[in-house]
Amino acid sequence: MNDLKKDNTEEKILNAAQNVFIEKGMDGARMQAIADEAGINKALLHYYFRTKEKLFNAIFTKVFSQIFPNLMTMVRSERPLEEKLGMFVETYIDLLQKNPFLPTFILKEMNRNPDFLAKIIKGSGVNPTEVIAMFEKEMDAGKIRRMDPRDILVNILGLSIFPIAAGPLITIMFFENDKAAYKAFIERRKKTVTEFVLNSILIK
Amino acid sequence: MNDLKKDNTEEKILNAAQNVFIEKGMDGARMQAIADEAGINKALLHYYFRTKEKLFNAIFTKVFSQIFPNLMTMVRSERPLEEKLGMFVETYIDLLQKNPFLPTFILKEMNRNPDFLAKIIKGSGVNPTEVIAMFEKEMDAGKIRRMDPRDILVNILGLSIFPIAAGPLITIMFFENDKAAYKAFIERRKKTVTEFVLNSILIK
DNA sequence: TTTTGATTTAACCAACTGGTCAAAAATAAA
DNA sequence: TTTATTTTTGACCAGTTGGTTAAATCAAAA
Repeated sequence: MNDLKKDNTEEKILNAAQNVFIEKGMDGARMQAIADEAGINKALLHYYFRTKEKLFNAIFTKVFSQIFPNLMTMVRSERPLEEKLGMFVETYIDLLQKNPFLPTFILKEMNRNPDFLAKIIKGSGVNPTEVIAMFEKEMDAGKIRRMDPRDILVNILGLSIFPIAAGPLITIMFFENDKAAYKAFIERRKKTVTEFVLNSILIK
Repeated sequence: MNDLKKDNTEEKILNAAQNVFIEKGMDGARMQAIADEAGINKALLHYYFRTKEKLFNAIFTKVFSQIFPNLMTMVRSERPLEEKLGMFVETYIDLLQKNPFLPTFILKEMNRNPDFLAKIIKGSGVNPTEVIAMFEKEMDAGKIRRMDPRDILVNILGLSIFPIAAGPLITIMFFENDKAAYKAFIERRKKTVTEFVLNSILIK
């Protein structure tokens, strides 16, 4: 068995599947479309990943675990809160801007199959304790006002994710379908979201 | 033609279709499932709405135009900003809590077919000018800090919608899959989201 | 009662979809 | 080279899906 060729085909499949699944979702994706995008035969697709479900699970797990841990490392840094938040928001919005279908994909599929989501989360060892502890430390230090740290995290995520997920709506309602204007709007939010959050939680 | 019977069947279909489409989305929904839920024959379903697409468009239009205008009336009231915002957030989160699949449904489908979304928005005459004008008036009056009013609106929507759309994730990560705890969390947010926003935009 | 038109149904169909299989091609081992 | 193993392919299949049709049922008008 040629490892190089095998790895190559498998990688081509994973890339193709990721593209198709993220855009169309589990129900909308077609095995034939994935095979086409990978430039291979449909039978070969089934040779590598026996079923659509197995392939989908592989992709969902991959995508999901690519996003969260990377951002955790940022939280762990020793920078002041303002900087950490700024970096997080900027990196995150940037990532989503480059993958505009990612938010709806994850949101839709986590609602379609919450059990599988639970399995992944438990398996990946990702838990938000660290982030929560960080916010609590800042509260103890009197730097930010007292509130449920979970609200802070959810708020940051909502402020970053929603504007991308609702991109088409915003583009039409606010910018008369001018995509460049929408893009600039999102670009600005890399700064304004941080300001908005800090303005709300910081004690002056 | 018996109007009563016709209306009744059509209404049964619309209700059933709304349930199925909102939960499964366009791709995941099955005409047979809709017929079953409506308690009728599949042929009858096609008799009332010739194609799946026509039925879906009817539902999407209906759902979409049910949500936005209702909330506009709230904005038009002469109450102070704090009250208006409080009412809006509370009503909106409450609506979403009762229809947890609504956010992902609309987000997913608006991304699947942005052209149709544009058509609906143009048709419904809904535009956010009024809300933007309202925020600008408050800025002129020195009540809230100067910023892009579109950001304020998007932020409020994101803070309200995202926690419902990401319900499964939050339930697992923050509440060890305890649905009641998640529900209480969302309940609390009816107040805390308003506080969070006011804290950020109000000039003290 | 008969007739007319709308409503409802069971049976059916063609296209699509995920998945299989046996054989061919390519690669590695002997 | 020959043999064994893995990778790739084209043809195929069974189940599903959206949609059709002709006939049956029903309600109201004549």
